[in-house]
Amino acid sequence: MPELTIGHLAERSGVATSTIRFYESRGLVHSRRTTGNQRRYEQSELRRVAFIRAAQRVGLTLDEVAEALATLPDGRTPTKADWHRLSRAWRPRLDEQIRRIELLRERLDGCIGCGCLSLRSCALYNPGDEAAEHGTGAVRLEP
Amino acid sequence: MPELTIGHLAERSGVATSTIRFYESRGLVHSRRTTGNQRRYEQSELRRVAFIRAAQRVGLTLDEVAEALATLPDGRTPTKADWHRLSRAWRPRLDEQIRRIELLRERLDGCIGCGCLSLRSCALYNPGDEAAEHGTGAVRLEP
DNA sequence: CGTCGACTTGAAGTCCCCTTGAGGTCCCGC
DNA sequence: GCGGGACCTCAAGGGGACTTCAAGTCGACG
Repeated sequence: MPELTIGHLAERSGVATSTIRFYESRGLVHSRRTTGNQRRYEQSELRRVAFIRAAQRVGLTLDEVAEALATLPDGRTPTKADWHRLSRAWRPRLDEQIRRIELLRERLDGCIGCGCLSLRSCALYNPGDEAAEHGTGAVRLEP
Repeated sequence: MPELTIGHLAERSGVATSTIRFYESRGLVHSRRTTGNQRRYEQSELRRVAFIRAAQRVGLTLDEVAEALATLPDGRTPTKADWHRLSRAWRPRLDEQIRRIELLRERLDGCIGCGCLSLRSCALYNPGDEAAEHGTGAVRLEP
């Protein structure tokens, strides 16, 4: 079974057919057409869809995904080395995401201790709201 | 300095004034009006804004935030215990988020090893695309 | 008292990512 | 050959979270 209908691609990639058409309209996946004008997908498109969804979870927009996919060779099916190259770049992003959430969690823990959310300018430690004086984003969660 | 203008609230919370008006239109923050119809915010609104931003980072929608804020007592300024109660619930969500990203990272590592993104049904381990047979979301990143 | 930046409103616009609907065609099993 | 489910296109809708705009008004400082 060398080719997939849009329904099969949808089912096996876990995204809606409407989404696949949408992706295709944005050039993120490709298909050939049957004589009856129906889409047929190569197996390798499955990987593109998987890549797109994974990339979104890493925080890329579809434009960024398109940019990344544009660096794939055209004319041949991407090899594992190709996919490897693309997804390797995500590692630091994921690390960073985890770091940020952990930081938030930590701060939350610290702040739960005092019961407030004002962090740097916590009212318990900073009753006069001193941070206001030096105008630096007193309450901001991210510096 | 008991009250803040929208500009000050914006500056100190790190969000745009337009955002604050938007939040207010959704009932997420409150203000009184001067005789000249300008908004004036109590200091405690700063915490509400901080809460909103933090909640968003935890993955809540504004509707969920509103729901959470609705459980605050009306008639009095929320105490630390009130904020504590609200934000305590985030801890597991954050843990879960971290877990999910770590899982993605792991899978990515594993998959980088083989150069593909098809995970459970990686073509190298599953050349006949066996997963297709038992129709369970062969390529899905999240089961 | 004047100036000028900060403030007001409501509607509309934007960005991202899709989903839905209408109206029609294809194709596969019976 | 036919019925019905899967497919087609294109336009519009939706939701979440804001931002921008126009046409003013307010208010603190000099």
